[in-house]
Amino acid sequence: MNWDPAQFTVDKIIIADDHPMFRDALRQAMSSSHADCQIIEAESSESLRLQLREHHDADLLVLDLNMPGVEGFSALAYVQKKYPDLPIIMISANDKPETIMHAKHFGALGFVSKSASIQEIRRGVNTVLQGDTHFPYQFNEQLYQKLDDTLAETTRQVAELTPQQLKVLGMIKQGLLNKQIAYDLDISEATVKAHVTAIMRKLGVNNRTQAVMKVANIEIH
Amino acid sequence: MNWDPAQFTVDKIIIADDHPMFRDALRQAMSSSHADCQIIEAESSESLRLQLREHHDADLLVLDLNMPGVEGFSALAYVQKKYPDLPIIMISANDKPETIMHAKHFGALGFVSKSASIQEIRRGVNTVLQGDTHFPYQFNEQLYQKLDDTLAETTRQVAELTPQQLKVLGMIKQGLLNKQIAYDLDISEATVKAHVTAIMRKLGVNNRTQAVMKVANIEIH
DNA sequence: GGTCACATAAGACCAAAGTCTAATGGGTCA
DNA sequence: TGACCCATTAGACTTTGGTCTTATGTGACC
Repeated sequence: MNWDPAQFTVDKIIIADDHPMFRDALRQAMSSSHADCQIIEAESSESLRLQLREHHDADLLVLDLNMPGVEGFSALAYVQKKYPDLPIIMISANDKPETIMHAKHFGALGFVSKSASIQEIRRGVNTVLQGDTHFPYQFNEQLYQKLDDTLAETTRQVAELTPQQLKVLGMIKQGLLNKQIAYDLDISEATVKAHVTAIMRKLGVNNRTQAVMKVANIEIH
Repeated sequence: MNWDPAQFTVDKIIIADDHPMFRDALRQAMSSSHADCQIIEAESSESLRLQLREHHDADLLVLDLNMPGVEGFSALAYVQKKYPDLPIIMISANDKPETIMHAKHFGALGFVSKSASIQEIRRGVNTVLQGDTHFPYQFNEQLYQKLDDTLAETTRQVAELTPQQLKVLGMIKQGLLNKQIAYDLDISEATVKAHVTAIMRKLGVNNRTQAVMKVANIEIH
């Protein structure tokens, strides 16, 4: 590494991670290259919110993905919206390409896996501190963009269903027959069939089995 | 804590975790209470296998769940079978009750979440080193036993399918018609129907939609 | 040589799924 | 008052799904 830490000053870094051991390790790693840097710790999204209010002048936020109290990327989205100028680097044990892509799209300037070595993590942090972005080079965005697009499309399609159609779709997922659905909703089987046809048309599928697989992992509200 | 580390000697501990930072932190935590203890590190299931061959006399294995190269609990099952006398404590970022229960059932003597404080982790490790078991007290085994049972039952049922039936089930999941399946497998539709009937009988469902939902999140090999 | 599991298949039959057309009524919005 | 969306339904029709019975061939295992 031909990079010199003295080239720029770092006054304050916030580390948000619910694993005390990881926070400790990261603090040590950071203070060895930035001796006079103040390190703020947050162990939950709530404490992160409080710390940010006090330390909105920080140079960097190191954010863990799986913090309790936040569903997925909502913490990232929240911080990004409220403090647009605060650089964020995400650190996560989950380094699937989808995750990295999401981090990128939600405005993180960098991403490092927790599986990375201390040197790699430090390099990623320093790169972002210098104003650059830092993502694992192995991952092919185009490739996973498509996967993500299909999920997004499905979500859009489901959103186009009418309330009654959603109900019916939910019951199809339970393996109910049209007849049973009709009885439970107190409507005729003909109506159920009409709904099913409409559902399949909107989802772009040809039968209920395909419909079920398409929304298998989507919550029907 | 009214517990005295000098009460027993600890010569050798193996730490298996793919996060270098966590390994460092844990090593530090351990060496502070067991100064003369040798700490062996493994960063993958492969290196764990090698280290175990050399250090099968270790006093404890601290095992991370999400190591690359092992699907879920296979590493735990492997070690447990090959070295039945080696105490194992699991450490994981995923501390869902199901996970804890699995660890317990696969023979781990303890479980601590990575979200726990260093003191808690150290206490868990020491408890297991003393020959006791250590699991989070909050978790209600009976409650999650049931959830787990249904998943385990499904897995058992899928395991009873013949190779050809597995193929057919996989194609059903793709929403193919019996006719299409017959064409693709170059068999008659009657045969496909026979397979489908057998599949549904073994899975304990009444139609293909229910079958699909039942195995929606199971990989069909 | 006999048993067993598996894959294959035909034919008959009934139930369920899905399409199309046409029609009614309620609600909202301009 | 229309235009429009949504929910509802009937009737006729075709296709698909699923059961049951019966039957053949093959390879493994003892």
